[in-house]
Amino acid sequence: MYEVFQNYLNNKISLTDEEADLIKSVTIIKKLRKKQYLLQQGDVWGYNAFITQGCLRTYSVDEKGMEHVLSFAVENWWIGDRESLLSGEPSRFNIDAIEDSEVAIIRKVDFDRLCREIPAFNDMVNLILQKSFVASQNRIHSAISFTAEEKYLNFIQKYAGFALRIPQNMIASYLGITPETLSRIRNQSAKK
Amino acid sequence: MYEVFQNYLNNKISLTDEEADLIKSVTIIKKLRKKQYLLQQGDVWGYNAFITQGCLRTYSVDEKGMEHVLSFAVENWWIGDRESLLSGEPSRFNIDAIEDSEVAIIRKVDFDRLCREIPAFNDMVNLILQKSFVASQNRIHSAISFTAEEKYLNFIQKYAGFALRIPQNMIASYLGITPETLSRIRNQSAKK
DNA sequence: ATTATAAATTGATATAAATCAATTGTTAGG
DNA sequence: CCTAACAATTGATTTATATCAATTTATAAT
Repeated sequence: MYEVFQNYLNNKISLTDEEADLIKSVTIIKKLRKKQYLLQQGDVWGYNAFITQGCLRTYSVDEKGMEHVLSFAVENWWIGDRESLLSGEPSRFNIDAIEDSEVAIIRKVDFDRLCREIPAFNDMVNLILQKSFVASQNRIHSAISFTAEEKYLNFIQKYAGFALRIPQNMIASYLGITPETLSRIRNQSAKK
Repeated sequence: MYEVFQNYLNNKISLTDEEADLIKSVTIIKKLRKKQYLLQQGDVWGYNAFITQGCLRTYSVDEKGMEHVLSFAVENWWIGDRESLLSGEPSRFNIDAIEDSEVAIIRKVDFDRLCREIPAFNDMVNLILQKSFVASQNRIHSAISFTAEEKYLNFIQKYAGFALRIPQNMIASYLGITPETLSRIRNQSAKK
């Protein structure tokens, strides 16, 4: 499924054949079965990963064993732990597959090289980072401003494309509410 | 107070005299009195702003007139609305001064030029963006995982350097709790 | 200094959401 | 296909936090 990544790149930027080849040469395709880890708490994350198929989540597990979902990502999204990537420290997060999935991963050194040698690639990456930042600002805004119901409706609207692929308990965790509360909200909202 | 910005730059990167001059030539120093807006909801944000002195906040105002604080920033921090900057759309946020302050602002076109012409500057900006993203991820984690008290303690610890400069009602807003709740938490915590 | 204005505190009460517990529904593996 | 494990629902209850209201304290303006 490298084509998915290729299409994504072609859509965003124009590359010479050599550049496209260079990217391909450092990209590793990895299949993940449902529930399989891409990253485990305590390991260092040294890649950039692009999802070519499936659906993944990033989450932490606290002392009480509770999971807190930080993000979901599907085909054509990037995923990883930027904190660990940046610091070289062990990650506080887990990333695993919600469905059977496939990712295109690029090692940090290779990725840095791509950024250095292919200006358009660098620009693309930078733009993604900026958009990610904006998205996380919006998520913070939702978390501090909205009621549970508003958070849910906001989520459904924003992730309309794949909200149905995600189990409710994970959505609840993402929103910072309990599965029971989410279930009740869904019932109520349906009645309106 | 351009020196504050200059020192910051010298600390982060090394610049030739020409580069330093170029940066200085496009930097506009602006003083802000307490409560003065740097950006108002509905206006387009077209700058990058570095704080040389004082303390500012970014916040939204909802239909009910409630304020929701998205971020605080003090000397040696950057501030702005990246969403508006990126999209060119009117901002949903306000930025104003919590204290009499001073900012060094650079217009978008000039800033882009600095990034293009001074590689070290570009790298620095990129690193800041990455760290900002990591910080916002951590904030999300706190918002969805912690109780009101934990959020507050976490805030105090993270912003130890300037937490005392910020009025409590704004801290409460930042944490997504009411000022009354924050006041009670502080009383209780103090007793322990 | 003195007043006006806003911020913080405190108490009483209401409410949203969490927790606990039981039941039903769904999915995946043998 | 059948059962085990898990996910979602529903109800009863508790708890954390919000809301409303009054008072005290702090800050700013004249």
